[in-house]
Amino acid sequence: MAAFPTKALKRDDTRLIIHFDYDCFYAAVFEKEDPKLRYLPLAVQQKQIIVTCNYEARRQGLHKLQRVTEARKTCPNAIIMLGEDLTRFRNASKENYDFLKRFAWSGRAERLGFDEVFIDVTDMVDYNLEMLNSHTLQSSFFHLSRNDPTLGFAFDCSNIAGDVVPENQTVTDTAMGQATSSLYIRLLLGSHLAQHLRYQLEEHQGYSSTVGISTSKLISKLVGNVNKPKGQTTLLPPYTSSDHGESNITLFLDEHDIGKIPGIGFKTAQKIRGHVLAHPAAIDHGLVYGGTEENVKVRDVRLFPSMGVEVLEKLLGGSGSPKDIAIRVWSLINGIDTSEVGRAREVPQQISIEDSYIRLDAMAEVERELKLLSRSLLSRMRIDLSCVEEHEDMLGERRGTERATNGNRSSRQWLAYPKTLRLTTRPRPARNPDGTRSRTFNRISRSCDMPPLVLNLSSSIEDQSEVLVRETLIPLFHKLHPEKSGWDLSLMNLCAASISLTAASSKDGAGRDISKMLKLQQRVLKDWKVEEPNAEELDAPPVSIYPANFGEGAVEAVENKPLVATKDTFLVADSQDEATSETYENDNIWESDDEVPGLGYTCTKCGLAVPDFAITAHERFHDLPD
DNA sequence: CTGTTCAAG
DNA sequence: CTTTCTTGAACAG
Repeated sequence: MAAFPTKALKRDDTRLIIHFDYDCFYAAVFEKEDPKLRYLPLAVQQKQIIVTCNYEARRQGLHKLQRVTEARKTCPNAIIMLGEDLTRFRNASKENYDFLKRFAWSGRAERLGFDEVFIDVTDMVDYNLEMLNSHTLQSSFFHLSRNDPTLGFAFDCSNIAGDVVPENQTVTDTAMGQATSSLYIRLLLGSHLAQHLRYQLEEHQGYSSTVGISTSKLISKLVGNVNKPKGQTTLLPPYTSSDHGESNITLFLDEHDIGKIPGIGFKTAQKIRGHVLAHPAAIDHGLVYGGTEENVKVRDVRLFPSMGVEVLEKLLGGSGSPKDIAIRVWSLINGIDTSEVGRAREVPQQISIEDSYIRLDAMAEVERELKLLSRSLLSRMRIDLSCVEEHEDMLGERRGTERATNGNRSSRQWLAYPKTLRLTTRPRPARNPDGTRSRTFNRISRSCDMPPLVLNLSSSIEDQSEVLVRETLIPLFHKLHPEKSGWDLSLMNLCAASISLTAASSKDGAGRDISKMLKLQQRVLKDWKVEEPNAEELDAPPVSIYPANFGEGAVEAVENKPLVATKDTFLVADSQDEATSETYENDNIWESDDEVPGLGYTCTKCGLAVPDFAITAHERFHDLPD
């Protein structure tokens, strides 16, 4: 047959992926808004539960997904903020994501939920690997740009930044990994980049994070969890087993509960547990603590007799399950995750809002709630799917969708629009007279075409939602619940789906992104004025390889044209050769040649003094095409 | 295409 | 497998 596990289980460790997890994100958003909250026990509430809390609150006994009543009892002085409106979290998440994405050459930055980001930094690490000067590892320079060799930071390349797993691996073991492949040094470079990004995120955005560094999304994410707040962890090589011992991937993964592996959800984990335990199931503690934990670890599954793709196919395959579920799960168990870090998505594929209810059984209530939900949905559609269109050059332009009010020089325009409107409810299981409890907590939905009226940007959301509820949502609701009464809903969800791009989006969306990038880059570059380049200091601000006014000249040029900073940019500055040298002497950037090793080199092409760590980059700069 | 299920935080 | 509020992928029909 076709299933050959060996083929799917080939490791590929040529990538380098960093996983970010903002520390207790919802709480951090409130803390940033009001820094007084920083050192107080702070929790965020949605309905009846604490969805997250800061570390001070955790110290005092609070935890995630705790009942509010219980939390109040445990910690009466805790400050509890209402977090049902996700707007502030969504905005903060987007800002952080944009900030991090800006660093990624590959553009591969993927958001997972509001508080996690994967970045594929393979190209950045590979480039910096080439740039390394093996004679001056302690005073290395990490390049954050291919075009602008002044952009980057100093670091000590003789040690990994942050924590590692396994903690007590001997130097010889690590050195052997280094000797056999470039994996160790690439992880090392990744760890320093991760540390830099982590510090930048905290300094510029005000969010601390926890990161993991490895060669796949799977391992990066899992290894990050090892040192929780404000930490970073790198999984050390070897990543393959040998005569000397087991792969660190296997050693690390084997200790995890099978259900903790990202990609193996509750249902899949239960099926696997049932197989390994040989008895049907074991309902994990539905209540609080103290339940009998039936722990099935990855190792138990991996080493279970005859376990493999075929057994998993029998167990997990069949109707309704993904086609390649067995191979995927078996790969994950063996530490292999080939999934790529996704590229940024222009606009979301769907926008949905929902609310849950203690009791919702009357049509009048439903109508009122639908009105509220549709208002939020329409508002979010405008925020996320439309943008302000400046049109100084409107003369002679044809624009069918244009709704500019007279006298306005700018108006809103749709970048994308939803084709479908979906209403979802979750009926509370009907209580049967004979006491049998129906246990279906499932959602049901009906959908229809999105009425075009919602695209009219000049009519008010109020008016639109009123019409939408009356003409569309009420009929949709009756389609879901034909009975006039007898139902009781615990939830309603409204979703704008099948969102597709308009013609305006590709042109304008790109323009918006670029102008945003310019602003961010300018902001950051200002902070990166040439300062004391102390290479010993690990977290020193990025340092120019050029003397002061040369560097500033370069920065100015880059500010004007950051995305096309090539040789020309520097040739302008280069023409001030003499002034450059003078300033260099006078400003006394580097105290003496002794203190900074590597000032001895003067470029034969431009006569510039270049420190060791920058020689390769400087030569490459001369090699740049015109 | 519509509606459901699973997984993620 | 539930609390909350979302988003995305994939499947059946």
